[in-house]
Amino acid sequence: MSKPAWESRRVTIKDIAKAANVDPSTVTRALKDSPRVKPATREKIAGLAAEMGYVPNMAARTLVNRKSGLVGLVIPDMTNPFFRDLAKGIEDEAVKHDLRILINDTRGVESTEREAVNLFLALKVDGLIVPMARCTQQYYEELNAAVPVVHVNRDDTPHHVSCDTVEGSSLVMQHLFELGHSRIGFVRGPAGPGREPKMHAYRTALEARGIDYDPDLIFTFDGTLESSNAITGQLLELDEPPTAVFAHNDVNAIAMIHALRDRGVRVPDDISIAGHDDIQLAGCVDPPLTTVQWPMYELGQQSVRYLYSLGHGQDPREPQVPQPKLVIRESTGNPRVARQVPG
Amino acid sequence: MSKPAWESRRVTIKDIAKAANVDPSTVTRALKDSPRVKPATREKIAGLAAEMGYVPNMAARTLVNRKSGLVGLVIPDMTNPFFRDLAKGIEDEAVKHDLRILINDTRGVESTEREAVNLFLALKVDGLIVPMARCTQQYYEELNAAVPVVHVNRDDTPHHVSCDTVEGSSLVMQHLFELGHSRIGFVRGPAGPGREPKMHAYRTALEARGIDYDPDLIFTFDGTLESSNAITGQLLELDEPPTAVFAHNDVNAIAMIHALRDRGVRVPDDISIAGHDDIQLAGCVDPPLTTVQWPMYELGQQSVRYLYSLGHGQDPREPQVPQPKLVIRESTGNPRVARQVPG
DNA sequence: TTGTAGGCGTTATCAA
DNA sequence: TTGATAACGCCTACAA
Repeated sequence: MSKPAWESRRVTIKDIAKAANVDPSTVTRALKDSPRVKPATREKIAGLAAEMGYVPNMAARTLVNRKSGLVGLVIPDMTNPFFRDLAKGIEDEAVKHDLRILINDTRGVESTEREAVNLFLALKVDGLIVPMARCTQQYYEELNAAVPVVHVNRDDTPHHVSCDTVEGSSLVMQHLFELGHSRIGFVRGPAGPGREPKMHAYRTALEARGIDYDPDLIFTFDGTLESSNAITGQLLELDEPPTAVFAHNDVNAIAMIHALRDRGVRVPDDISIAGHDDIQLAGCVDPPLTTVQWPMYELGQQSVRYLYSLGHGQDPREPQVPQPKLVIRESTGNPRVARQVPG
Repeated sequence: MSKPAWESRRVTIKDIAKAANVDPSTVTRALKDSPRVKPATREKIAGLAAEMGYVPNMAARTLVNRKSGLVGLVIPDMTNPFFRDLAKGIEDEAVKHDLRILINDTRGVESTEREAVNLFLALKVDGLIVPMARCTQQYYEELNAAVPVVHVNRDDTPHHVSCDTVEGSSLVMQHLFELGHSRIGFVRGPAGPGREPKMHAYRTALEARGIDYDPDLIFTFDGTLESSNAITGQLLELDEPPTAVFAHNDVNAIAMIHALRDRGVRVPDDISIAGHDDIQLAGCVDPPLTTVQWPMYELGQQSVRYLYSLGHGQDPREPQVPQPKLVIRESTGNPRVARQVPG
């Protein structure tokens, strides 16, 4: 077997220079549309470059420019539908600033997140966008000295864009209260280092109604189906199960509804379930999910703008994003028995 | 506002060399655990590097090595749950070969796919993994001269790993036949340049049973909710609607089931729906989905191995992956009225 | 309008 | 065991 074709040297500006009978520096100028080059020369070189299949070597460029025009996107779970709009917002805004996006999926593991950050650092990215990070606030504060970092959906770090993190959850709680629920379960996400705004909203809402916080009603979701199943089991074994549950996200909510049905418990007749995120499938399941719609696309756009400002020494304006919205569908309803007192 | 901290020069190998009173080349050797360096020196340098927060400059490395240790993953839609296991398989295998994965989401747009490829080319990746590409066979054949490219789930390109692409779909068709269906709808994906193995299996299965191919029963799904809705509408307006539908994938199937229910049509009582991929939620919806389970994780692993072989001039062994499996749940059943003849 | 020269950070090769 | 040197591909002064 002969040497594979791809071991052959790729064409560089020198090759083009030779072919065009000019100096490499002229090729550089021509390729970046510098005015300091004769139109005829520019066209000749452009033609040659296309013809010869020239692809610039980013490594060389990055080396001399000390930056790559790249932005690293560090996400914990790329298949969370939640991130689709985020990524779209980011990319749409990135093209406007001549920035390219590179994604690294950390699968929610802290050490992997660090590795991803280091890879991007080594790649000399112009900035990092980090939604829902695993690493500590301190880590990111220090990192911020090396490269601009903007967080999404986390508000304890130096630079972040987030919408009213508490508002969405408060809406859910209020909705459940209005339906007549008072014993409300809450499913947290994997214990992260952030401030857990949902949890905060949950407790605040409880307090405002004068309802005692009951740790038995708090569950933890790790992103897997099994986890949703387990939570459902625990929940039903309680002496006094909740009449409504505020799930961590829609995937969790959908899985719980299924697990409940498996055990003969109906939603929302026997128990109400509210989700979070409003993923594409949220309206398609049975019953359609009551959930919180989050402005991910706008958050994505804003994060790039924010990053751009940071990178250019401008004082970034406080980002403006829409408020989250409650989407009431059919997975929530009045409690079966109001204020049932045990005993 | 003073200059942001991140404009300050990062620490290089030279800085370490100076601090350790050695030559830069010694630092290089020490950092890569070369045996040709005194243990004491090695430790001293390692300590210094950690202390000073040294991050290697990949641009420089790539420049001299002419390769980056990076593999580009070009995916059409990162939020298709389908890709979760693929990516996991790829990453798990990549670490074994000291390869890092970078992802670029093309959102199913051909021009974006080309840009992604070019970015990776400029980045001097060691190889490309491209599941379900939009670009033509010819494009990839030419590209293959520049860099090793392995395709997943596409079998018309020079290098690919895929399992029995026809088998999974044949199983679905057989299952539907056995239930008594003969008028079976089929939902294609966005018309790609590939061979459409599902479509092929569909037609072959029909022929084998002596059933005429009816173009009215073929629909096209573009990935959106609206598309699933529209298909459902078209389907029901047919003079003689199908008694079963083989959906493009699970997302499509779930959305169609919902759209059918909205119109008062029950699944599987009135119509059977089979999906493809067996995503996490497939078993959680109502009714749980009959679908095809695809060995994505293994395909991911194999694609990296294949790439590695290619990059090292080895003749890649024909990759072995498990056969797809039919998962029979509750969205399929006997047709309501068997062999109803119109008129 | 174009060419010359030097350097970006790292590594491989050769010499010491 | 370590140091010196040249080179990777490109870009930016500066000179012509």
